[in-house]
Amino acid sequence: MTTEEKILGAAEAEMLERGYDGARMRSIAEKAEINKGLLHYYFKTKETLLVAVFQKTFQQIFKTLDEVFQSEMPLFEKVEKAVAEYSDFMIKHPKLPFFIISEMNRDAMKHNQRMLKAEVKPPFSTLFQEFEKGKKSGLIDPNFKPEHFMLNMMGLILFPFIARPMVMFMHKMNQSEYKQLLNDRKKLVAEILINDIKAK
Amino acid sequence: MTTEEKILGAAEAEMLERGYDGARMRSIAEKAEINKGLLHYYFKTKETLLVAVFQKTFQQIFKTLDEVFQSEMPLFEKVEKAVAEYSDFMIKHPKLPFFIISEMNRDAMKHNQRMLKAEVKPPFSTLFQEFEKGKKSGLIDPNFKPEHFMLNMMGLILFPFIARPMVMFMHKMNQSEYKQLLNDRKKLVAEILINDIKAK
DNA sequence: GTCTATAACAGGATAGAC
DNA sequence: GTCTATCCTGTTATAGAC
Repeated sequence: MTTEEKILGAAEAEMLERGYDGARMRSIAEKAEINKGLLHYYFKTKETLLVAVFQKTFQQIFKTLDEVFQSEMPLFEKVEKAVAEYSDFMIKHPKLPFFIISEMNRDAMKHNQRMLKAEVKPPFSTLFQEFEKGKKSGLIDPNFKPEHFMLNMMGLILFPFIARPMVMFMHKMNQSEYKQLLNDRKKLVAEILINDIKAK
Repeated sequence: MTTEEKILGAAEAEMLERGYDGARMRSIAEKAEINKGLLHYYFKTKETLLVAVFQKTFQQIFKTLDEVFQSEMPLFEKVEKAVAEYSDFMIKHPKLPFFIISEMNRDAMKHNQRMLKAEVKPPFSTLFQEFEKGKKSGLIDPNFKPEHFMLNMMGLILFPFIARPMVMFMHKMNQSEYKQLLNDRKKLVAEILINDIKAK
C-alpha cells in the first residue's frame, strides 16, 4: 500500500465521518500514520484532497446500479435486483450517500463542473428505453413517469441511511432493530416500485 | 423586531445555508446588522446559537404532519392531505430537511438528549392506531408494516429537497423544471403510499 | 520522500469603553 | 445594550533539514 493510497483512505474516512468543513488535516495525517507536511506533498491543499475523495465516492454511488441496469434480465426482476444490490452496497458503505449529498449541497457548482469534465453519466438511458418498450407492450402503466422512478428508488432506499440518527430517534430503535429494518426494506421497496410502474 | 430576533433570524439563514461548521459568526453579525461582540452578549457561544436554531427548525419539521394527522378525516384522505401539505411546507422551506439531517449526523447524541429533555415527540401515535383499526376493518393490508410508512413518506417527499443539486444534475434540469417536478410529485407520492397500505 | 518547525491567518471568544 | 479592539487557539500551508 503506497503512501498516497494510505492518505486517500484516511482522507475518505475522515471526510465521510465529519464532512469537508469538519475534517481536519491533522486527523487525516494521524489516520494515515504520516505527518502533516507529507500530506501537502501529495495533495497540495485540503480542497485537492476533497476532489480525489469526491470523485472516488461519486463513481461508486452509481456503479452498482449501472451494472444491474446493463445486465440482461426481465424488467421487474431487474428492479428487484437493483434494489437489493443497492441496499446491500449501502449497508456496507452507509456514510457514502450522506457525504455525496452533503458535498453537493455545499458547493454544487464546482462539483457539477468536475463531473461534467470527467464525463460522469448517471446510468439511466438503458433503463429509460426499457420503460418505453414496456409501455408499448402493455407491461407498464402508460401514465408512469420515468423521471420519477430514480427519485422514488433513491428516496426509498437512501433516506434511512441519510437520516439514520433521526430514524433511530423517531422510532426509539437500537442498532440491531435498525439493521433489521434495513434488511426488511429490500423486499418492501422493490414491491412498491414495481407496483407503481406495473400496468393496472 | 428585537435584536435577539434579528440575530436568531440571521443565524438560521446562515446555518441553513452553510451548516454549523461552515457558518461564520462574522456573517451572522453582518446579516443581523450588528457587530460580533453583541452576538456573544445574546448568545454566549456559537453552540448556544445552534441549539436555538435547531430547536426552532426541528419542531417545524413535524408540526405540519402532526396537525394533519390529528385532524378528523378518512385515513386515505389524511395521507393525501399530509403529503400535499408537507410538500408545500418544504417548497417554502427547502433547506430545512437537509439542515436537520445534517446536524443530527454531526452530533446525534447531543441532539437526542436535547429533544428528549424538551419532550419532543414525533407525531405517529394517533396515525399508528388508525392503521391498526384499518387492518381490523379490512381497509388496510394486514401485512402492511406501520414502521415503514413514515420512512416511505419522508423518503419520497424529502429526498428531492435534500438531494436537490444531485437531482438537478442527474436529470439536467433547470430551476423551473425542478419546481414542476416537485409539484407533480405531490399526487404521485400520495398514490404510491395509499396503494401500498390499501388491502389488495 | 519524509520529517520538524514555523509561518500565516482565520475564527470564536473576551475586555472594557461608552 | 452596543461598540471597538484584542486575545488566543486551532488550522492550513510552507520552508528547509535530512
